[in-house]
Amino acid sequence: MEIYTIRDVARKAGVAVSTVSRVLNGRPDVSEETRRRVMEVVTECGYVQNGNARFLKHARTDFAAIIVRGRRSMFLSDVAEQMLSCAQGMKTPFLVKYIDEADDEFDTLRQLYAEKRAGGFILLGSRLDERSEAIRALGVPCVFATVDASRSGLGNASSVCIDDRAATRAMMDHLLDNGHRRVTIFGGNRYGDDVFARRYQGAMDSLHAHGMAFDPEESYRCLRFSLEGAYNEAKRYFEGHRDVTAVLTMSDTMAAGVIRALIDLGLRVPQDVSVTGFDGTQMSRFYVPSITTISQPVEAIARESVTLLCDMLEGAQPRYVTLDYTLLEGESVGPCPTER
Amino acid sequence: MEIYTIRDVARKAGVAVSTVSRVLNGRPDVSEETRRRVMEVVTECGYVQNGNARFLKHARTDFAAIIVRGRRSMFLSDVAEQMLSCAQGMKTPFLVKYIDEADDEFDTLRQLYAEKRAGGFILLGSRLDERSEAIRALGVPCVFATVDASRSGLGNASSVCIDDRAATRAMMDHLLDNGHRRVTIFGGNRYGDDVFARRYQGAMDSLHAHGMAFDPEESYRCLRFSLEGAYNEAKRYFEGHRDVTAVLTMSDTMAAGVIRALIDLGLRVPQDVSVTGFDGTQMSRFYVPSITTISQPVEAIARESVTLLCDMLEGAQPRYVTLDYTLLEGESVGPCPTER
DNA sequence: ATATGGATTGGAAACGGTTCCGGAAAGTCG
DNA sequence: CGACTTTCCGGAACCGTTTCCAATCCATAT
Repeated sequence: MEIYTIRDVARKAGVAVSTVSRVLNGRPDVSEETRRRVMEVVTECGYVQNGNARFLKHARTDFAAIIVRGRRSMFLSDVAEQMLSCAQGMKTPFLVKYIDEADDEFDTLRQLYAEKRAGGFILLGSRLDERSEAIRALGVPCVFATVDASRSGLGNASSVCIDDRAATRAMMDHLLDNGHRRVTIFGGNRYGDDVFARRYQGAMDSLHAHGMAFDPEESYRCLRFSLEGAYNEAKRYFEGHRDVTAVLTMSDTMAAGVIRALIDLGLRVPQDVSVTGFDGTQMSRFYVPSITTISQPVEAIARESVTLLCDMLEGAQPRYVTLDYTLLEGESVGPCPTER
Repeated sequence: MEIYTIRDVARKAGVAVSTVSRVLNGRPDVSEETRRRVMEVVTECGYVQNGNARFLKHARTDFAAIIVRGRRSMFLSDVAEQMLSCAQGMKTPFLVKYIDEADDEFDTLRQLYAEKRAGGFILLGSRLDERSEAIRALGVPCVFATVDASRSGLGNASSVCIDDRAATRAMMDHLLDNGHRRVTIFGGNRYGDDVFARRYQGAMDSLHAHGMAFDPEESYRCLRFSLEGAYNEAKRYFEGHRDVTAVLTMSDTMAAGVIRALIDLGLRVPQDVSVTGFDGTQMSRFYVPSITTISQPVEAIARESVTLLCDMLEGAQPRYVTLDYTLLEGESVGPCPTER
């Protein structure tokens, strides 16, 4: 198959290269007659613009990158996928870059900025700490997804998330309403991870409202948002904490790991121990038992993030969007067992 | 942050642009002295090559795309992720493009070929039918992953896969060895999908070897490799087929859907019905019950695909790699119940 | 000493677009 | 009817690299 250049098209249409370019970019200063003739040739020979050449010219390209921190998170990759879907429709192309939790997302960002001349970024599952100053320095539009950047003070960063604190509070309320009094929290250990911090705060809000104390040192496990991690940690933890009747985790994946560990220890869910998840992934509905969780609006998060970034690429001011969550009841939570 | 060009570097180092380029590309014809001086400036001012300009120059770039057909497949996205990891080390950059099963991967390929000048492709979860002729026409190196292209007759296509037929035969043998005689098969409905065809053949091999007949019209369900799809179909199917004691599915995801459906119907797995998966995803280990499955070597598939493509980009002939699988026993398969 | 040749290096032409600038044609207006 | 706008289009410079070709330098062979 032949690959045509803009010059080929120009020649075939009997016009100048610049005219073809104008037609292709929808500039107004082209006569209808010419536009038609050019488009005819374009479709006829299946001409496609060379992205490299196009973006070479633009100093800062209208091309965006999604950086997903946490390869293994089902929720995050779901969101990333959705973003890609949304991006299909937009005129600015998107690419996704998955990095490990151990990697630095701002180095990645800088790299993509310089090497590919990405003009905007969506940071998915990113932490927000002193290192994020880097994006202020670059001055490139960014959207933090699933993280609240409203108090970051960054002039060029939007964010899209749910109210993690309220959601976790609701979840803890749900457990306490079921009579549970010995609850443990399985969270993440990402330093500076304010998603974790806010969810933790939410749990505390609930406990305090119920007049309960909570010793953080004793009771929340630090581990990654991962399946094996949660499994191993839960197995170890429950060896010595048989009095705990409920586990609040910060992802459905962790919940699944915890449930599997409990079952392997001969405990029943929810008869002996209740477990809650977070995110509302598809798996939470189909797991056995299905997992009580906070459903995050994946599609909305993706859509908002993409449109927000596109708006910013066209000069809009940053905005901070908070979306609604839903507490989705499953089979993994039951009333507190009176005795075991 | 400033962005430097190769000219800036050349000026600072007091050499010509072409010399800097040579250093950057590791050409041999540069004196050690010059190389050192240039590299000094490069690291000092954090220069990064502009990918667009770089690839603009190469008529056919040494840049590759992974096209994943089937957004929702956990297995496929795992493989894609692994490919990306492997690709990190290689000098040719990779990008991933997820498309729907409904979309045409060859249109996507053509698009990437023309617009981004991708010089090679990995097709993941792609079908292999008359449409794949398109890649012969383009003459661009391709690797089919999880599909056997050895009999495709395409001169520029490699493939990496396991022996699906043998694996499925082993799985069916496993069920029959457990005494099951009424088995149904839940497969995909992708027309021209020879992964399905080969697995189906494998199941038939086993049945025939055991002297059993199988009516395809009656007994295999056509549906997508999806969770909800399998769930809905299984629920419908088992309403009227209570005599079936085992289900052989073609993905772990489907197996999970089927199991959940059976439980919702009041049937126990594996006491009443045994279910098998395929792929050996992480979830199959942590599901309750854990799923007996065929473990595909994700990492090896990814690594082989990437290296194969890179080799082909450097002129190597296509190769057809078959990798080993493992039958992973879980809790989802038990002996055939004598009566219900 | 002179031709030969390898090792380095610099200069300049691409690569395929976009965009600025200026000119021609056509329309407007006093 | 001439001056002035407006509309539309062509020419050419430029984006940041790579690469070909030529030039320089110095060592070696003759």
